[in-house]
Amino acid sequence: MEHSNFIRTIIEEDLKTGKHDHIITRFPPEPNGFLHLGHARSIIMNYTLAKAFGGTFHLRFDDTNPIKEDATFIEAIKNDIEWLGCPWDDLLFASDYFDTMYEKACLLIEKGLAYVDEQSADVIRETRGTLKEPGLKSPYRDRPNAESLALFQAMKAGDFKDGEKVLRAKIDMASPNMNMRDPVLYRIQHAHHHRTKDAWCIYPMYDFAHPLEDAIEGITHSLCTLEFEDHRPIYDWVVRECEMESVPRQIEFGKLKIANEISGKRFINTLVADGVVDDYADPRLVTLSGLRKKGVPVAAIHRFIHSLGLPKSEGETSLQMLEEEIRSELSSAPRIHLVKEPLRVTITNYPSEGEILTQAADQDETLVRDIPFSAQIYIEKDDFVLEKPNKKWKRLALGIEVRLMHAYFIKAESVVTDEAGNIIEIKATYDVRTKSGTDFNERKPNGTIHFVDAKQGVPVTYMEYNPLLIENADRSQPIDAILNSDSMKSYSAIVEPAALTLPGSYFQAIRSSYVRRDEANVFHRVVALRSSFKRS
RNA sequence: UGGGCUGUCGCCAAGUGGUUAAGGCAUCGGACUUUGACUCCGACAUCGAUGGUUCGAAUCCAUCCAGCCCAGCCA
Repeated sequence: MEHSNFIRTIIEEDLKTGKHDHIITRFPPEPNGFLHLGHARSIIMNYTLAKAFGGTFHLRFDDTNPIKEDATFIEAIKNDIEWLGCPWDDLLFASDYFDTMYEKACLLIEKGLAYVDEQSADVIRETRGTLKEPGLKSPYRDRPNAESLALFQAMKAGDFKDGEKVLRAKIDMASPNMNMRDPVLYRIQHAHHHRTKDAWCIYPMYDFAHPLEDAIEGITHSLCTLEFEDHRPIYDWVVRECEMESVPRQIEFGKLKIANEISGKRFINTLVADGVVDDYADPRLVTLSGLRKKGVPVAAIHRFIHSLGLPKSEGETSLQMLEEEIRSELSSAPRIHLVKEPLRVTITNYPSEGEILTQAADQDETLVRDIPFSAQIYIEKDDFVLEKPNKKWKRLALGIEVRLMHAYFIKAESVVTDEAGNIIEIKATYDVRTKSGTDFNERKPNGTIHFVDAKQGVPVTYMEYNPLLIENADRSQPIDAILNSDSMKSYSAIVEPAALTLPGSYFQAIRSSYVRRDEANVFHRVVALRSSFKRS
């Protein structure tokens, strides 16, 4: 359900008052990393807000720092956004505006609002002042505009080395807002840019570039996260002083953080380096590529994001909310029998031929599947215990009768063990009168379990994913101490034949989980079924 | 007395002067059940604190407390 949100309200107001008649939003990733669930809020909100009002949505790469960025991220990011179902109307690059930005910088110099500073980075930092004390003015602050302009041109021409000079805005070294203390606008970086190649050796800083990018594109509402609130004054200053025709409005919202999940770049890099996860697309990560690999349906992500709205507060959202949306999204998936850790059951009084049981899907009567059945079947190891532990136990035990879903009642009579004493087979008997669909009601079985025919069942791999971190992990601890050793488990399993022929790739493995079948017929657990079963 | 922002149930989150303070997740009971699923019933907050304004406040004012962000030539 779509929450009303304050940004939507602002947009509606701007449309009503005629401030705008066409909304343009944008998602401005820096091509230096992978997208995760947190980004999904920004992407989806920017996209849906624009589309809700017939507006335009831009994907703009904020590629203003060549030494940190790489073209390889661009395709990955585009891929993730496409997968998310938020197609952009225009694909743009900040680097395409470098000429305009340079001209605007010159304009600021000519207006006496920017100057070339020759102090080192260290000195600039030291003279910026502290949170409580004002900064010191640079000795170069009041040099003639013409001199700054000539120097800036020389910077562009490549006459200086990295760090020798910067262009600074001339605002207020005593401002309580650190961002207004003559922020650096341009720095020298003799670096190869993935798009502009070697055309430039000076690159604009975020505070200068971003507002210009927005204004150039005619962005009406520029959404960003809360930590940029302090930057709004400089954002507005740049748009105003650069005399931009279009005046975008920056609006900040709270980041989406997922409790107990890892999305930090550094942390993930460490995990990759340590071999804990394969890469950014590991199904245990909340990166978009990881979620995609696990099989999380996009619609579930959209519902999750919309259910949270667009708050100004920053909390930690439980992943359980996403999981609930996944279950609800997948609730009508075809059901299949998947037996994890199979345990053989021989039905001693069942005829040797076997039979085919035909079963219509619960959700769709037209979807009929054949379920083979014979005297040799498999059930899950966890569905059998020697002695029924309590009266709530609704599975198989010696002397106990259960229903095999879609088949017959069976009663466990004895077990076969190996030399080590492990149970390797159950001997059971069945009652022909209890066949599924006969409305047999002389006695109640001790619950219902699922099975797969031994001969016609197909061995497959079943992958189970769990949180990467232990519960309430203390991030200050060494990684080894907070890692969940069971975060990824591979099980041998056996599925009914229909599980490989049914259309689609999402299924509900009865009594277990929603699964995604991949091209290699590996079954991935997308999310476990809910369970009110209490072990105690 | 540096600046900016936030504070409604364990976790999200509606609510903007008159409601029994929505809803979801989680939890706890119970019904139903050829999935311990689904579904359905039921339980579960006086709104960071304290004062004030008002017939009436989570919503207005004041003070206080707590948390987050800012001193990159990162974004």
